[in-house]
Amino acid sequence: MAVARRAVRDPERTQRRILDAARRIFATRGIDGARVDAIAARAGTNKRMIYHYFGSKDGLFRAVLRQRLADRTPTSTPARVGPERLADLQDRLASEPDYVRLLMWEALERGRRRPLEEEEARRAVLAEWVDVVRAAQADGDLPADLDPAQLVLTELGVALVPLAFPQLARLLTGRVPDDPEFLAERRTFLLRLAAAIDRAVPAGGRA
Amino acid sequence: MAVARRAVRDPERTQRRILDAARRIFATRGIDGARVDAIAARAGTNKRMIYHYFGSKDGLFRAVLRQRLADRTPTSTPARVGPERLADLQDRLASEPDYVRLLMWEALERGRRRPLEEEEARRAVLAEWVDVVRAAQADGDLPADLDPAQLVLTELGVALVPLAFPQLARLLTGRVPDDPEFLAERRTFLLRLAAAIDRAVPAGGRA
DNA sequence: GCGGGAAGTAACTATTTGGTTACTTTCCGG
DNA sequence: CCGGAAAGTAACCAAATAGTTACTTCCCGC
Repeated sequence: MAVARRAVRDPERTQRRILDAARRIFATRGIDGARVDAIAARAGTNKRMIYHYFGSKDGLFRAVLRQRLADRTPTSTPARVGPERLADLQDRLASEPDYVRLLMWEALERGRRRPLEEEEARRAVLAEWVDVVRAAQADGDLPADLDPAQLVLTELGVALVPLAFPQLARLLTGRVPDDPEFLAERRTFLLRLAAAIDRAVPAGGRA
Repeated sequence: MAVARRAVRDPERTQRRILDAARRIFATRGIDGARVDAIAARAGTNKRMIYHYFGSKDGLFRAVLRQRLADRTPTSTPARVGPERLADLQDRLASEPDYVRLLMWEALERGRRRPLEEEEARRAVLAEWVDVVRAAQADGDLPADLDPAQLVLTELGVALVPLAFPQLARLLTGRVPDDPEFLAERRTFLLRLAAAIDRAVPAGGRA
């Protein structure tokens, strides 16, 4: 009986539920398409609480971006090199569909808005990734004539395209990126592509 | 004096102006963010005319997609192979910023909507591109172990990323893709990347 | 055990916004 | 040259929606 009847008056839980609901709805509908009432309903709370905790629809959107794009994002453990790096990156991205869509909404709806949410933290994560690539180039595991930052951007793009542009994936392959078979096929492709890039290292690699 | 006072009552011009205004506004704001009145104002006409010619906001959006994504798109003359193909594709995409954004809005706002606007025409364009790649593979100009459709999707993605995700480009390189210097730098990178991929062809090429 | 503030609710509003109605003006084929 | 249809306009409307006001309920430090 003393099992702490966790129900009424739990501000943290309420905030969490609002953020979860907002993430899903913003990811599917975007900031303009999302309805504050719908978010409140999905969170099982009242619209007023959203304004209580986040001030405005935009404030809520920023909070979602902060929570989703900064911490524990698919790109926050990217420090991978080796032939499976592209395939693994795709799988990580595919496992968090909200992430890609939020990234797109951020690009479209807050385009020139500067600074970004959690700009410094995100920059740091990417910079670390660039460092790993640079080190791999020094070791002869990646072509050294390719600018490392551009290479990171490119490999992100390679893993991202089908998820960001499912129409194109479907027009080209007849399958949609949700389809496990699509992902499996592309995984094979990405393994070979990574191998091809690595193979392009001019001189002999390490040892 | 007989120079045909082209002003009042010119339905074609009106439709064209509406479409132009709509393309720009939809590209920047998306379907939910766009205001029908704003489009009418920018077109120098009345909101009623939009409904007269296009039936609804959604109908107008579809018309824009049809006009923009089907004909004379940057991807409609892609049948290029060779070391400059990636750099040229990027330049073509960069010269039509509306195109990339409309592609993103299409992905986000009409996601599972099937069929796409002008689906068959677009599929045909891409299929032709895939054929060109397949032929290049047969000639030994491109690695033959890479699925051609996946390769086309990938190269599109490579050229698209910085334009679609300018935040990431900025976080990684400190520059924004509008910046001519960014494009120049990435052009160099893309030339080398294409060369690296080509170089990965296992056996000796043609001749 | 009480009082003040935070958590929560519900009903309201001011505005915005797709979409329409009702009307006038121009064009052009017969 | 005229009559009907298309082009164009302006004022209007109902629904939706972000944000508030005004209120009640609960928690917890003192």
